[in-house]
Amino acid sequence: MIRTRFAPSPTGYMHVGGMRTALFAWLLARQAGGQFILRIEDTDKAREVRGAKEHLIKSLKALGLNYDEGPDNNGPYGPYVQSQRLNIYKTWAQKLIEQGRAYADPYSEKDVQLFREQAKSQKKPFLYRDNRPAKTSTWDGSQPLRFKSDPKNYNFSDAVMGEISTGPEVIDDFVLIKSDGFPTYNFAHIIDDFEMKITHILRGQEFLASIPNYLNLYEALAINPPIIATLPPVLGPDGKKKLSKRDGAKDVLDYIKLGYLEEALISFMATLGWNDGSTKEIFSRNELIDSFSLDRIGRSGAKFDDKRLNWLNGHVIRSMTLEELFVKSKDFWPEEAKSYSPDYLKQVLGLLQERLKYLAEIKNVSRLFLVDLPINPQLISEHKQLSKLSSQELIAILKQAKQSLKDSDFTVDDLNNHLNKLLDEINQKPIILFSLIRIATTQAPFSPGLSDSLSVIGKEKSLERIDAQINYLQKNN
RNA sequence: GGCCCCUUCGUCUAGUGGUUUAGGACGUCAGGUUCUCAUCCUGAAAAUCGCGGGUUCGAAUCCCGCAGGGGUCACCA
Repeated sequence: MIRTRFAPSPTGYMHVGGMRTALFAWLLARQAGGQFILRIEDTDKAREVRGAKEHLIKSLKALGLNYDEGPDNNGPYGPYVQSQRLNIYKTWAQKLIEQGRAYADPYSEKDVQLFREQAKSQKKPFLYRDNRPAKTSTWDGSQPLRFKSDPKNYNFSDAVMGEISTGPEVIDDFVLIKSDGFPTYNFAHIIDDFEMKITHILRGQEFLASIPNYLNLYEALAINPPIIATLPPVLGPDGKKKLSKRDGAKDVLDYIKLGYLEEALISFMATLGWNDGSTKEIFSRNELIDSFSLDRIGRSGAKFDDKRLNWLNGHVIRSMTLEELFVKSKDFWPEEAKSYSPDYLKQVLGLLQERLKYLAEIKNVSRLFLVDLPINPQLISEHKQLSKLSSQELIAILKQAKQSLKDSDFTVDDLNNHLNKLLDEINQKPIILFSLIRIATTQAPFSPGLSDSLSVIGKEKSLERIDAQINYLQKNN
């Protein structure tokens, strides 16, 4: 039975890098019919951010990464919040103390800082155990409790990174329990993963260097380590640095708010470091569950490319039925949409569908169908063909157009017929006629195709707008 | 600085000794689709596979060295 977990600390929002870790863990569990667990690692009270836990949960849910056990979904191995498990860590710590594998750290933070500076000035890596006290008093909980390590070589296998060998120089006496009574990540996650029967740990590469230390602790605890998979970093779009909140990595919920769809987001994140070996570019949730595997995750970092995300999202938008898209678009319409029927909005959406990158664009591009935009003279004055014509000529064309359109029933086919006939009659290039009508009826620099737009705008409104343009041209002649 | 990891078109990547004149996708550019924007279609440019040695009949693929990048060396995770 496979059990994976996502174990964030509630110190902020969740960006694409963290979400990808969660996604991979979720996929691994789902494809095996196992369980996916959410555990909140809130052992650093100073860095904890209020509301972050709820935000994390919301983000997970927004992408459909449902968990079988978690803080708000208790299971057999709870609680799933580390600050509620302090007694569990104390019990395990006690075992280590009794075995002589943990001891009270007699030094102050200042002392340790001094050791660290000493090591630095000698250009040596800092190793606490170089200063390990000869004898220590019993741990009363007011001092940090340190692990008494047993430095040695390790050859271990990481499910993604492969075989890794390290020497004893990376093993140290790290802190198990801080002087505030909370365990460190290094200790707590090992206990929790064991107690919660986690089979696979997926996490970022910032922990790779610590694995030998964990192995050392697993041995002292007589715990069989789970399978460990270290994921390559997701890099920021510009630099070579890891994607981080500091460098403006976006909150995953921001993408949701902009109308990026969960399928696009998931497909995008999954292919940041993973692929199935084929030329397939877009994966549905179920396809991912079927084809995901740890051994096809790459080892090198992947840069975050929002161009690709935009393309993917547009692709997903276009592949939906109008009905599906309409449901998803619900929260993205401008205020003015309220006075229109769902049927009308659907017609508009049908025209927008093929040009949306994300749903938040609906707000602006739908306006010409919902309100009469003010006349924008620049649309004509800056038009390379129309700017050559006099106002009289423009007015003449518009009047003829109006005359012709009066007889149309405003279905797309009939509009096309009338427009073509008109083109023959007035002896103008298509670009002149069509551009002029399009500008008069939309007042927008760009819009969906002319007949399509006219058909949706409707006969009455279209003729009104043409009149308005004529009036404007006459007045400002 | 020590240790560990990484290195194929601008980007995401395929590739596990010969089917590779290194394939796909995003992006870019050009053309087509009676009007704009987009979609869609067609096409193009784009990686001497980080560099240098080896092994081999043959290497992006194996070995060694080097360089560059990243991570780590917290009473943070």
